[in-house]
Amino acid sequence: MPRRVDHAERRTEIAEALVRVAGRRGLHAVGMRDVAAEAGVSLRLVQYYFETKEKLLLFGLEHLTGKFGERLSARMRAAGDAPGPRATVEALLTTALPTDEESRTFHHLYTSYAVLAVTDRTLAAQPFIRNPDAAEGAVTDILRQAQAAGLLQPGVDAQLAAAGLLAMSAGLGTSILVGQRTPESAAAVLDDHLNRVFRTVDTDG
Amino acid sequence: MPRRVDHAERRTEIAEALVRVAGRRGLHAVGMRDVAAEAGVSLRLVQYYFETKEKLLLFGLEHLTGKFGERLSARMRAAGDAPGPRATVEALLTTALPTDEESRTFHHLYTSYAVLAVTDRTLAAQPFIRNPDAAEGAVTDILRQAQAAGLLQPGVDAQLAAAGLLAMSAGLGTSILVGQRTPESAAAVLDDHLNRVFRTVDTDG
DNA sequence: AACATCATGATACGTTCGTACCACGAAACC
DNA sequence: GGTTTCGTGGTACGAACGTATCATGATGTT
Repeated sequence: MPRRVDHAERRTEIAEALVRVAGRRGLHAVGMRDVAAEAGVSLRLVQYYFETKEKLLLFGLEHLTGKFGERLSARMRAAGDAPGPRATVEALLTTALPTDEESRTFHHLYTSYAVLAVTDRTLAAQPFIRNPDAAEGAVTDILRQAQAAGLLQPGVDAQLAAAGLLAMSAGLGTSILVGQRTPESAAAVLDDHLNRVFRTVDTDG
Repeated sequence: MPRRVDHAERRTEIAEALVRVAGRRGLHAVGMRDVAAEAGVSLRLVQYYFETKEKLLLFGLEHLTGKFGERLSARMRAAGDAPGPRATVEALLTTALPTDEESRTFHHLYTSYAVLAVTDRTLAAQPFIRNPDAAEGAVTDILRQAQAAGLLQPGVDAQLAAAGLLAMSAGLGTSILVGQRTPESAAAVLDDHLNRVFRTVDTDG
């Protein structure tokens, strides 16, 4: 045989090529040949590592969400040192906004997959549809802890507030994506809303 | 010639067929032949009334947003009789949620078009991308009036609050669409948020 | 050294899609 | 009443796409 090649690594490379080209031209416009060209391999190789296009797309989605999850937890870790729960939540939510090219691509493709999931039961069964629930649980926990520490405005329901925050963040992300809104104004909207959930910090002591 | 036929009406019929079939199978999966079959006409006719597929899609988008705008203003008018600004805003936002089949289709296709608009400059230039700004202006106005009447919580910025409300509503809509959330829980989240914007009505006097 | 197997290339096949072409009947207009 | 124009049908064409097939070199294994 030829030198044994790392299949997992190769599949990752191809999946990243898929994400790149789909980010540029749209998921609907990407074919096997485009992915092959972007990855610098032959069409046959894409077929070899992913037998069918559906499997390629599925793996591409896994890769996309995996990469984004890493990015998100990295930012959370970085922001989780000093500051309070508000900074943590804010870091989480602004990371989810399409500010740079990477997060733009993520939002774009994630939304594309979501749309496909409406009519494709295989995609609908994919965990990426369940993952936001995990994020919602995480935010709810943070809010609950903050509430126990007396950091929230009175009368806030942690779970409802968490769901609202994530939904707003997602909606703002789409607005940015289609050019309706700048990342700065979206951040301002988010910040304003956080002021209505968190007790305003008195910086003057 | 044969009997002169109402072009506008015919185009509307075909556009509605497009919306129906795209709502069922997804916008990405719909072809000219599918639209023709759904409308009960020949492929040639679809070509005749819309020379190209792009024009058909564009007109379909116009029709979609037009119909939804009518539905929305109808609900606003119905809800605009007795109650205060909160009821008006709530009616506007819950109308935007994909609760019944019609609004589900609207959300589904609207999001599909939005995704396409990311990579298609013709679609990106379409007014449907600007319309939300109009909605935002309307909500902002209502909130400003409510604020002048002392109906809002203190410290609320009308414009930021309006943007946040619409973004949240859109995000919740997507959640419902992909089955992450029930319409009821989405409405609860929205209601909770409105309680943080509007002064709570004292029903007991 | 022989052989089985893995990795890769080139290319062909069948389908589908958007569009174009050709044809023809029917009504409006001069 | 002839002719032009509108509406409609059928069908063909070229491209692209996903997939399958055939071929072959390289490398482990025995």
